[in-house]
Amino acid sequence: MNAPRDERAHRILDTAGALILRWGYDKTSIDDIARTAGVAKGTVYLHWKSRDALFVALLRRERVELLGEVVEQLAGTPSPATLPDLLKHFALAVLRRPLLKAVLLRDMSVIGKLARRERGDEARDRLQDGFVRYLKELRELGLVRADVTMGAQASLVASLMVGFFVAPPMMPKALSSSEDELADLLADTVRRAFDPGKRQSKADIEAGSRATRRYVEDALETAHQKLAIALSGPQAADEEVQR
Amino acid sequence: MNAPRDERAHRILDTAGALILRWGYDKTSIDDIARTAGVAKGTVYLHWKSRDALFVALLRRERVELLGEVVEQLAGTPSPATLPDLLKHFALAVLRRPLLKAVLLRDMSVIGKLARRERGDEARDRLQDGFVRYLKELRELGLVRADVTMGAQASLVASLMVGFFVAPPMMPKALSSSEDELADLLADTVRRAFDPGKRQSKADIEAGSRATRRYVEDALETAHQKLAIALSGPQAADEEVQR
DNA sequence: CGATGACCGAATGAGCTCATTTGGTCACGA
DNA sequence: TCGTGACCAAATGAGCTCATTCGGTCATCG
Repeated sequence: MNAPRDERAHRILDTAGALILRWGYDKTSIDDIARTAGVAKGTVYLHWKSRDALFVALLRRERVELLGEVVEQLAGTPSPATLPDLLKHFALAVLRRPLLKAVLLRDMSVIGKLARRERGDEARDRLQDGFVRYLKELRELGLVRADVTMGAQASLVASLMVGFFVAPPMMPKALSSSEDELADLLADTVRRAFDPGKRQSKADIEAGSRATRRYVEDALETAHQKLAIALSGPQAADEEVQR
Repeated sequence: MNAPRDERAHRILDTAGALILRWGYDKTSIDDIARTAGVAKGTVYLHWKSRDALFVALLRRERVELLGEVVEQLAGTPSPATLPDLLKHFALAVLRRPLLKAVLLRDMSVIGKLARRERGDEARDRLQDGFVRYLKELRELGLVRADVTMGAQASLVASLMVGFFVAPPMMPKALSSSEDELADLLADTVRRAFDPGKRQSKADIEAGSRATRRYVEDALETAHQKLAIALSGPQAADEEVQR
């Protein structure tokens, strides 16, 4: 809508992200953010009705960027998009976004007391719901083995993703490997773990590729809408009802 | 050596484990433990020279029990022992030992301030060293693919194990699957991820089985020695030097 | 001589004070 | 009309007190 206003909103989010990463959420005050962004404190409240709302907007923007990057990576290659590709690019994209990573891992030193809020990440729930639907499609297409329950498969994927972020810092230096190599191995592992054993038709592979892209693009679309609401002004919560 | 003395030591460790699990390490005093175990506080100091030493002994006992269980499981079947079998039984065994699990996951609500001690788990380092040697054997036997670096493979295993414990509590209830099913899938995943592609001779498989058993048995043996030291009396630290 | 519990200094933590900071508002001015 | 920063009530946290609890010791007892 309003270009300079949006530019300002993003500038505020930029500095908020930088400050929170450096000092942690608890130690970053609205005034710090406002002054560093070159605006007065009151101005921040022309965009968001509370500190938490600002943080929500910041996370939503990161999510849009993350999903956008994944969509881009999946589109960048002519070969069909697969689940392992998706997970690999997702993992690497998260790694490049420390704030999202901190939220994902509930890193108290960054997100402070927000780490233990009862109400878990609503966005993650949506992503997980979509993933289960997507996984179902792949199973029905014969691209993923169906002789294991979906719950176990979803848990396995979650384990691998969580482990991917948690385990490396715990490894001795002599054993640490590059992120890219580990991401490739992660993808290969999922490919093998979910391999149905049967041959797959080109048509089914293409359908799977479309499902993969649709899953991420839908998630991106939702993330976009959520972000737009969070950037629409201090009354954002009102629009939130219609989802 | 001394039967009634050892029996008492174990009784003290039993109650210590129960109390720490219920109230957390920080809130469990030596006096609590002593009274609940039916001895006087001074008696505890006839066994260990400090509170921490008692805790170390407790953990070492748990480790012996854990490894013993894994050895037993691997011995219980006539088929050759494989890496996936090992990981599966290890994972399930840890799950059955809340204290070890809490240490592994650095659960502050259980192990309290010990969670952030700089000096990481010495036992885990030993286990990891042994694992790398074991993994090397498997690769040389052609039982595990060698077209990926060992570091990446070790990280993958670590990721899977960590994820196995961390991820399930984060899953929505509708998706949660049984521990056994997930452990089986974990084992199958590692089997596929490490499959070298080439046929393996019966002799090599047998050699791998021996390597698997030897790895766990060696770890158990070391754990036993460490436990014996921790149970030998308040001067335990002196004997610790020779390692 | 092994076991005890009274005893000690140190650590803990609950409760309080009070100056500072913070989230959020709003009258004012550009 | 939009942006500002002075302003306010509430929250925070540093500093302190002080009773309690704790880890660890040791003279004493059975």
